[in-house]
Amino acid sequence: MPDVATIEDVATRAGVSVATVSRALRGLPHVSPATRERVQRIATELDYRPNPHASRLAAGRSGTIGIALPLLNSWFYGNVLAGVEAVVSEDRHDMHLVTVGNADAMARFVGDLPSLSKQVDGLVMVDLFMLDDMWDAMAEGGMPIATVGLEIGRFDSVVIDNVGAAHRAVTHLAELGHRRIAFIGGGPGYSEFESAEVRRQGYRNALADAGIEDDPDLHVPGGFTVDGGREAMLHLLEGEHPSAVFCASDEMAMGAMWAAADAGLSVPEDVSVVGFDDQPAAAALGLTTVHQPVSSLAARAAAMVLDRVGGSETPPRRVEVETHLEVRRSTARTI
Amino acid sequence: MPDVATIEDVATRAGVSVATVSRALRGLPHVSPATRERVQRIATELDYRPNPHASRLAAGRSGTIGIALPLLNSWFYGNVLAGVEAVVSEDRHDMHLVTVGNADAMARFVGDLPSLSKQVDGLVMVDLFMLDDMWDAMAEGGMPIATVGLEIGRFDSVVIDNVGAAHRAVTHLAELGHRRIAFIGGGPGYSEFESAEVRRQGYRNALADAGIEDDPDLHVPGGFTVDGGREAMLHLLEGEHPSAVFCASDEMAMGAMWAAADAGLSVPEDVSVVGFDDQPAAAALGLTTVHQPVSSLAARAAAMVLDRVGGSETPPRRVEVETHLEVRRSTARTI
DNA sequence: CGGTCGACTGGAAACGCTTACATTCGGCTG
DNA sequence: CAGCCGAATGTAAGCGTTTCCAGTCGACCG
Repeated sequence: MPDVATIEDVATRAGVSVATVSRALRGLPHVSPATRERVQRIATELDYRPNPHASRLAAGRSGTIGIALPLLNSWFYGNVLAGVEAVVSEDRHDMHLVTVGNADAMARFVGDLPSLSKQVDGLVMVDLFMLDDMWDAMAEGGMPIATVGLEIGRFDSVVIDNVGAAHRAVTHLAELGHRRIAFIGGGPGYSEFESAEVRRQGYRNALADAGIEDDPDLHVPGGFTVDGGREAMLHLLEGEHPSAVFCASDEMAMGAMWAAADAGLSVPEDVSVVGFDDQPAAAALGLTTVHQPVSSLAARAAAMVLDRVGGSETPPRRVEVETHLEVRRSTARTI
Repeated sequence: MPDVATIEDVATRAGVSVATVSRALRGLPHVSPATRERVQRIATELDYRPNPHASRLAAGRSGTIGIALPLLNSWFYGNVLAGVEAVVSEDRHDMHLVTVGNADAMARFVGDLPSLSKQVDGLVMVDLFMLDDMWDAMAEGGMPIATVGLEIGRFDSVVIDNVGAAHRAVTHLAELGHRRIAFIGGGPGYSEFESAEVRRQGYRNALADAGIEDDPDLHVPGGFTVDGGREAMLHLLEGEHPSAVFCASDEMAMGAMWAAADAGLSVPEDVSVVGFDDQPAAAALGLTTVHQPVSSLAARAAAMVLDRVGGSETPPRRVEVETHLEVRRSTARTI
């Protein structure tokens, strides 16, 4: 473990003070070109790297952006991560990852907030459902925050029109003549993300607009996983099965298709299926689904955080990005 | 932004020195039970949180584990992340995420290594293909490192038998009577991860063992994405199409199935498809594939890093975890 | 009962940087 | 040419911990 060069070493070697080195290396004014060039050269020679902890302690900023989300092993959050990563690393910031997957973790997260706020300059939060007083706690720190998925008035947020998108999807089914349309959504448990609820609202609205009665038996939790979707569909198939299913995620839709196949039903002849997200696998499967540009959505949020970290002081912004229904082979006119 | 309490505040209020507070709060010896209890109470009252940068600067450790991987938006890496996260957060460490997705990023990564080594106590590296001198650079820092996917002798590594697994998969196809078996693998470009190569080796071995001639025209790059797999398959279907395809990932297999369907071929009647990974979607699709326990694999690696961070000094360990072929509906006897 | 030993505790020096403030110095103004 | 100004540079005070070292003090040994 070779002892690494400190700013002092560079200063000595360059025959200047540490203050000058600091200014020279960070591109601050009040350094003559000649000095700056010399300091830079020597820093390179010595392979000097500023100690990040020392900088952060002294300067009070961390140069890192935090990202908090419920899970990592899903297509959606993977893409969120990718989107955030792209802009954050572009801006030469580091990423601090924290997952908040259950109520315990959530409590810890909120409890650790004061500590977190020292470690990151800004935070992007994805789909984290919190109680109001938790949001108060978040706001209190004064740290730049952007939310994606959830719309929290006092923070920057980038969202999609979940209600509208779901409405569109279900209306598509209704227009194909379907009257018995099921909904596979969130829950049970902590996985009951808010997004499932708003999508369900869109589903309800669409049913109402189409003059279809909302049958509570056709609402089934799917936990946003393939397996959950499969279970949900199996459950739906126990009784008189629906002619169409709207799922709050592609994963669940895939599970539903799986269950249908197992039950000897073919898609879309016997049952139409609609998903949500439009991950690449959906295209491969021919799944009709709501397309949302996940990565760019997350990237927007990250950009907003960085913007504020950079000093911008605008009032909270709300960005809504467009979605559209991608119609494929999994939906067809009912017979 | 309310000024937060420092260790000094706690010390003053408790009528002891900062040294004692530090010892008391961290559970070190040489603090009387009474004092410790009082300090803890006061710290809680003041909602005191140690400034992480100050601790790290003074103590020289960071309490965070780094994870470096090529991408974020794939099932595989998402699950790697989840696996690492689970054990890292269990051990109350933070996570520092860095993605190294192309040659530029790789160069920067290696260049920033000295800096990184101050920010993390240990590192888990996934599938990062590096030149030898880069590995030398990594080793030089003396930081605990575990690799997953790649086997680097001087580091802890957790791997699967890629060659064997691929052999098994292709042998399965051969046993079903297939003679014209294609391979969809990595590349072109940086996505040519090492894992594609070793799997190709297993493919070659299996062909040889089955007495099948290896036809270079049947090797096609698929870039480890659904779209890439689709392109690859479309390419394969241009000529006399193969009766079976072995893909180095499930994503590519899904792309291949998609292309087959588009071309009016049915799976497995006209063409058998085998994937690699066994993500949930594979089960939904009935895709025959090599199962590997991704999360636990990654978790093992993280545990090894933490082990070393904790002071363990064993020689480099190598863990090989089992895989198996999950036979489903996408493969059938050739006609 | 003097001395020794250990458990507690405090003092203060790092840790490596940023930055407010002071200083120097050459060139300009009047 | 005295005086002033601003650019370049240096000085040093933090930033909030950890940790080495040295005291203090009561208990216990011989």
